[in-house]
Amino acid sequence: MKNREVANALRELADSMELLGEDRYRVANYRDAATRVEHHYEPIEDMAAEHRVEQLHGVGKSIGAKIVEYLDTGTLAAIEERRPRVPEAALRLMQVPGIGPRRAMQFAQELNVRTIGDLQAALDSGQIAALPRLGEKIADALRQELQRLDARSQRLPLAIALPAAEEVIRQLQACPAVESIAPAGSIRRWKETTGDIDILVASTDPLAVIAAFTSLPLVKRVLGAGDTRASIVSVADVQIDLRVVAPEAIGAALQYFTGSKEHNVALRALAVRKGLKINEYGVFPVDDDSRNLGSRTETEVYAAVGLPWIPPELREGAGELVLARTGTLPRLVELADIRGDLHLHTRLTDGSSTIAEMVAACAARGYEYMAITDHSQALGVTGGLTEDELRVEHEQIRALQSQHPSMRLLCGVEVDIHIDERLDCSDAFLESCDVVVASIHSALQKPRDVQTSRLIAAIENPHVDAIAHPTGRLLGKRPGYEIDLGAVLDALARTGTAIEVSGQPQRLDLDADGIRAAIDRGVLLLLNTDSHAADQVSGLMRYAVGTARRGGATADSIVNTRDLDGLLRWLNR
DNA sequence: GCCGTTTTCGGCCCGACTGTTTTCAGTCG
Repeated sequence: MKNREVANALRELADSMELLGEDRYRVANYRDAATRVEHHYEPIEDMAAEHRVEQLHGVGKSIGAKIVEYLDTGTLAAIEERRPRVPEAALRLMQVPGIGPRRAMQFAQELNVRTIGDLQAALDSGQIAALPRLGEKIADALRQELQRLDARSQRLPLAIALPAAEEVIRQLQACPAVESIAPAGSIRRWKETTGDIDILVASTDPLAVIAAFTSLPLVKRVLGAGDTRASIVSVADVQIDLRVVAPEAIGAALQYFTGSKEHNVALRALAVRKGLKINEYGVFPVDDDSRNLGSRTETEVYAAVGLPWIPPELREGAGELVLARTGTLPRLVELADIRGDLHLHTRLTDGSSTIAEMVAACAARGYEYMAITDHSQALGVTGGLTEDELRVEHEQIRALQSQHPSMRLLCGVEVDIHIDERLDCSDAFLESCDVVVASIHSALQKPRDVQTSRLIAAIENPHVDAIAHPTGRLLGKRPGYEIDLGAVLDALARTGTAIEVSGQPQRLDLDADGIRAAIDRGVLLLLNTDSHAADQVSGLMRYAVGTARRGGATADSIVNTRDLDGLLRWLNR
């Protein structure tokens, strides 16, 4: 799978072109194509072999040929021919916030800055501040950015960003000038990681809101503050951007600041074709800024260009406007549709709560069913259980059933898939389980065909109900083992086995792109929390639901939206 | 360089903020 490598090559070309001052639309196009390639679930080399890289939106003849060229030769002539004119250091300097293409070239060429260390030295010696149109304040800002470069380069997992945004919102609600307040940006789209936190406020007194925001206790540093927006760095080194708009424009602002950029570009292009202009204040005829055709709600904004409201999770510029226009937007699954959780651990393995505590947490949430699925014995580090120990656990679970007449307690296991494709439990034992989720926890570095065969072997075992965290990725830590997702999905579809969407904050696995591919092939999804403590049961499911919604999942495509009878029919298929 | 519900050319989001200037360039989202 060379998607990321190809994407990086396209990005390097885009950066080089930008440094050389080439056409900005071409530059944007290379970046867009890089993102599409990176996020596509199929190996780009397979698509290239079958001459269909141009199926990707944003990839045409020229970029398509460059992708093939890179795969064949390991480089791009377009990069090589620019290399003599593009200082290596300038490419690196552009990664520093506050340094764009102009300053990067200026520092590299005029000050001979080669490294981040050189940049630090040039700042300290006053060389930067002495350049035309620069000064002490810009030098200071760059100095501060250098200090937090490492912290910033890591994107924030959603499960950290969202609670942080919710905390800021809770605190700001105490400010009387705040009429309404909501998260916007990638958090509202439930993107798995986020660069910074966007919060939107409706108010008739923006200065009071900005003042309240910039003086919150969690503020470490104010990056900027104007009449309508302010940016701060929190004590946790997270950048938080706040924007304030008039209450009558909150719909337009919410639409604008939720993005994505790609969605908004496409929406604007559609508006222009209808003789309209969209900005954060509303929808206007191109020749008449005084006639606002929609701004109070997002629904008004979309209606003004002839579209139904589009859920934020779908706003990625990946064809959602076509679905909206043709009235074929999916009715996305909602948190309330989820009737149970089939992947839960207890302190008998690596969890921290008792069986009774986990059961009580599910009951408190109003679930119709739940399954305890502790680890099988192979997973030593988690205190995995032998079949005899699992049987004892199952007896303990069944003993609790009478206390919960409205919730069915199911007995299960998370069975490990060995490197030789064997499962860690006997078929006889697996048959005695109500629920079996299978997963890979070992030999993560084995090649793609090995991992794919392991998963397919597990899928073809008639007792396995679902594959848990199918790619094994940990956000910000490791990319996951490589699999041929298409082949795995085909096996799942053939056997009626489900694929998990894990709400574990570091996993969110399967991801949205994979979910889309799964739904296309008719594969059932199973949304679980993989909770290891009772207090995770209620809070983590929303991340699984948000991820599924980004993948376009409806309740129909998810097995644990079914009632108990429907679920049992599937388990006994 | 790519795209298309006005398609084979013309358009591609555009406003806020900052610093350094006195009218604007650079960066960002």
